[in-house]
Amino acid sequence: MKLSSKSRYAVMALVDLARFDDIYPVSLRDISLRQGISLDYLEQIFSKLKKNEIVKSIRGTQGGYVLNKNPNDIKLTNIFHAVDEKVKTVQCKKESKRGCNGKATKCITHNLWDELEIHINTFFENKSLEDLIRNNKQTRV
Amino acid sequence: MKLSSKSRYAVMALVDLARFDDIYPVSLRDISLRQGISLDYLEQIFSKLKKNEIVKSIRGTQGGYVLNKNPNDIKLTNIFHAVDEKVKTVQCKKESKRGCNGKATKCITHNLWDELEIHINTFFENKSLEDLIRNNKQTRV
DNA sequence: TCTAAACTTGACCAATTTAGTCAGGTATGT
DNA sequence: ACATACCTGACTAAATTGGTCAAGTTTAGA
Repeated sequence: MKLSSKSRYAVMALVDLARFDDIYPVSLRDISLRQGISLDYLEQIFSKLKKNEIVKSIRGTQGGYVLNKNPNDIKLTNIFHAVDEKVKTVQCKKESKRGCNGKATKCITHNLWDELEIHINTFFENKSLEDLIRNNKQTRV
Repeated sequence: MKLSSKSRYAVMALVDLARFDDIYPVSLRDISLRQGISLDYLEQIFSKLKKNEIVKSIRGTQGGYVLNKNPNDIKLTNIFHAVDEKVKTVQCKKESKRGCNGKATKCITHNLWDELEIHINTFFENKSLEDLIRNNKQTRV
């Protein structure tokens, strides 16, 4: 199981952005340079973040992006949801009528995978952008 | 982030096997039928489980596979390790000399991803096959 | 008003990974 | 001997990933 780079980049970019958020809009170009992420790719990512109302855009010269919420209200869940990162441990959920594998009952380990999903999602739900900025400021010398 | 079907199948198969383990060797054919997993695929998976000494094989007629350890000593970690499932949240670990992204320092969210990996791996380390069998017996009516 | 900075959108693509299949074996209990 | 079951490696179609590329639109500032 691995995290997509899209999700990783989204979080990195938002942490970067959040550090300057109070001062002025941050351009993707700057984030691209500072974080070493392709500009074109960042554009795709921020388009999604905007649709999900995590950031606002300001067009034109001196424009850029700004957070649309308090960093404390932006959880990892929200970010991941925005860029379509999903925690998938089972294939068998959607076929609700039948059980898993086309059998009549739930597959033998179904509960386990549910538990695992909850375990991971809990982590995402409890972690906010605020936490990450604080952490980052702490580790800067 | 999703779990590979290989890992899921490995766990399903081992739980299935564990239920009959005391009585007689379980053939992959039976597991295949009961769990709806392709026989050829199961063979690949069990080859790895055997190399990692999680199961033993008994060849010939009436042969099959048997657990090689106490179910309590087989953790999810062991199973996943055997089938090459890895929890990867960062690309940046291997390049140890430089930091991430070819920068001099760790990427801004490095600690976060480490935390996440640990969070997930902890779950895997604490869950044994024994737990799953017990659970499964409980849910059988 | 002109221009450059910055956002916006959508098509496209190469490489990798996944989730297997297929085709041959070899060992052994009856 | 023969059927059952393990064993091994090559192969592959489809999906996903991790982007690039091209062609815009908007707006601040000179």
